Amino acid sequence: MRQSYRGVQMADDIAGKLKSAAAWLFTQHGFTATRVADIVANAGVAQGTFYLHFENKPSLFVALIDEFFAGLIEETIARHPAKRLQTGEHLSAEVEEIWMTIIRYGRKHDILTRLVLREAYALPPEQRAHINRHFEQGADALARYLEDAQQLGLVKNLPARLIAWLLVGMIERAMHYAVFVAPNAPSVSLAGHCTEFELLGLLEPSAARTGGES
Amino acid sequence: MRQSYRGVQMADDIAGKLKSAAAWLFTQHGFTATRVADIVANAGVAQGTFYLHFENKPSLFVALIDEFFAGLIEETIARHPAKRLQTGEHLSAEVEEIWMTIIRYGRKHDILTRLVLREAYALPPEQRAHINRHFEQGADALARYLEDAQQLGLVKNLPARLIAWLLVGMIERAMHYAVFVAPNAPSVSLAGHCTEFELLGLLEPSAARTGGES
Amino acid sequence: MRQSYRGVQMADDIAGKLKSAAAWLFTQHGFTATRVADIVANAGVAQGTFYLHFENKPSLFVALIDEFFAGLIEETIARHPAKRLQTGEHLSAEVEEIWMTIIRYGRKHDILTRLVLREAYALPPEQRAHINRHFEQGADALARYLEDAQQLGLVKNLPARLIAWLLVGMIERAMHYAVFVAPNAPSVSLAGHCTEFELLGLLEPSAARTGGES
Amino acid sequence: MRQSYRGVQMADDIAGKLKSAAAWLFTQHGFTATRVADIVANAGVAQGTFYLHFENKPSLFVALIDEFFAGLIEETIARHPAKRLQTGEHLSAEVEEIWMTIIRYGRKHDILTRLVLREAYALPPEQRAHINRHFEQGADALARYLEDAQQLGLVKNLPARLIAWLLVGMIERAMHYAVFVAPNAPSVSLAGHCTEFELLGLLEPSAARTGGES
DNA sequence: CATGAATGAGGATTCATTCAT
DNA sequence: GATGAATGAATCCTCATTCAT
Repeated sequence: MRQSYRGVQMADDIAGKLKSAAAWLFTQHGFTATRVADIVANAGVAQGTFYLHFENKPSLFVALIDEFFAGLIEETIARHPAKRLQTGEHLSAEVEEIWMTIIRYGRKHDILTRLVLREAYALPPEQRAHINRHFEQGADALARYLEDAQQLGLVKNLPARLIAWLLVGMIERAMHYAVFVAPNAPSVSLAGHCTEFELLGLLEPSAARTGGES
Repeated sequence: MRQSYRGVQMADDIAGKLKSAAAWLFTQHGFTATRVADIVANAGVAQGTFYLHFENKPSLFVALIDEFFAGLIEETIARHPAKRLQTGEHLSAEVEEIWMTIIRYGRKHDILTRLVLREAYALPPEQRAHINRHFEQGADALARYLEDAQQLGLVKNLPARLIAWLLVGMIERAMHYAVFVAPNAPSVSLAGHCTEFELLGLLEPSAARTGGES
Repeated sequence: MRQSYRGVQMADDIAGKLKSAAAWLFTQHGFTATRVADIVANAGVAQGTFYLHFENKPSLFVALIDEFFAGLIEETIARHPAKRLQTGEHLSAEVEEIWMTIIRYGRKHDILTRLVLREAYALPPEQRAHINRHFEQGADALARYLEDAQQLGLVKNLPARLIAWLLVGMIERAMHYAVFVAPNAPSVSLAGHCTEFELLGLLEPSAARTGGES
Repeated sequence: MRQSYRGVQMADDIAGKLKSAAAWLFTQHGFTATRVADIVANAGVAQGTFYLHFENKPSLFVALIDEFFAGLIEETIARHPAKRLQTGEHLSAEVEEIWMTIIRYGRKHDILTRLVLREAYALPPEQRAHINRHFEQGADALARYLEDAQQLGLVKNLPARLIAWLLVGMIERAMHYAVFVAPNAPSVSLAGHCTEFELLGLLEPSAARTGGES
């Protein structure tokens, strides 16, 4: 059944209702404890209807995660291609912008963020592997970005894949922090601190002078 | 039947056999897909025996995780108390030693590492919360360490709790990298790179000169 | 849309398409495993259309079976009424003709034969009873035929209903044999053997001489 | 839990209780309509207990059928091996004894008989094939028996496999008749009539004289 | 302490059928 | 008549846990 609104087709969007309901319930009770019966009840449709829109429960979860990653990638890496960074200033500005986007994205999609960070490993192996692939692709993209910047002489010659994974961990926990630990901390300040840590590290320059070179 | 060895009670150690079997099966098939029946079969005891040693399946998992964290904390933070660091060199050396310990610990206990990193969120909410507390305590300890170092003027005045969480993420993914992605990379080199990244960041000093100050 | 052909209404014959599709699917996968969705997909119509032509899934099956029996009765018993058989020769010829017809009918309608012989008991009780009535009516007709022949002194005075049921069994398995076991055996020879067995039994006349009289 | 009775181990025989309950329910309501919940309720055990004794519902059915055929084979063909029949009299006597056994067996195990004759095709394909194999083996055994008797010159040279299948059909319907149609008819008379029909056929000898030779 | 047969609650999924368009 | 999206009842099987021996 479809409804019209100003000439725009406003489908009932049952799939959308199911996804919203499921996202909420998954974050509240976990993937395993959330029954399909709960999801359809929250979405206001019948049990069978679920299976017209999703193959099964894990599929719905995967659909949610895929959307999350697609959006995140699009708003960060995809929007900041390995473009010609000229100076460290450029890099700094860009990195900070990316951090800002990440933090805002996590806060905007806090429910999905929670799912990605905390529920993904409750999935059956097959879907779990699918999710892992997102992380691996993220790490790959970061590694390529680093390598480009290294060629430009902007960042140090640390092993790109290792650093990429460390950055993945930082991003995960930065989102975690921004969403759960300090949901009221200003995004701009979080982004600034993440950027400073990422680019300059922890060591106090004065201390570094005496102890920094390995 | 009990066996003695140098005065130490070497029980048949059914609990130990159960834990080994469970750890292995959990990493192979996941927490959910591993049945108690599988665990006892692998341990060579009867179903009922399981419940003489563990309250239930999640409890066994939690016991494994607790051991992992206890060992990790003991070998890292506990062994490097907020002692009087005098110089940046001291700090660098200590940080690198800690990274080294972490990487070696993960590789030594690769099965448990896998469990902590990949299975913990398959637990029911109650046990999940227990696991989360380990991470929070880890973040707390790191934050205290940072604050101490900040007071000594050795590290920058970034917000300690945020940075602590970023470090947690880095540690998680560094272990992930050391165990799964590059299991053959020398620990010493991994630790060195992690240290350099943590303390000095990514920015090439020459580039930093022009663009580093935020 | 209807098409005409020589004054005969050639409807799109959706019912026919549904029956063909169903017969095929039932023989391939069994009654239970065949879903209405499969039938309509094969027939190229929508789900709902099914219920404009048949009350439900079992009804369609029953319709197929009814056609099978109607045709079989018409071509055998109905065409060979309890007519005045005069001699054993007449009887023999008629019996052989009936066997021939049965075998050819089974082979011509092999799919339906398969259904009747192998799927009928997968139906719900109500429709099952309906099918059983066909067998009972067949046995009744055979019994009447035998009684007529007995009155004419052409066949032995064995209890007609018992023999009728034995003949039903023979017919079922003769069709089974002709369709599944030896689909290439010439019908005429099968019919001849069935006739000889039915009328004269297995015993070798020479052996019968010594052992035949009960 | 086991109980002792005069030194004999009287197991609770849960499998036996389940089989009895299931056989009864299958004949009453059909295989499909009988739920595992009904079976265990009738057997007085818990749902899960069912699966300690049978892999699933079809398996239980197959176990019942297998027992039926094992018993029937043992009491008929197996007990009357292709022994050296010397005369038609011997053959007649043996055939009659076998018919008697069959009829009594069907009546003794009337519930199982009903299952074999009427429910077997409600099974899923895999188990159905298993049941079919019993019939094929029965036909094979009959064919071998016939061939032996043919070599001894006791029975006519009709194609053994065809006749074997006709006999299978007769046996099925004879049991059907003896159990459902005329449960009170004396076994001995039924067996006599079946024997006479099988060995000598229907044709009245006087009529046969004029019309019997094909 | 150890056993392992018995328990029974729990839930995902299927599919015949309906009905608004 | 035809459509096909929506319905929701129906049920098998799993597996963590118990407890009599």
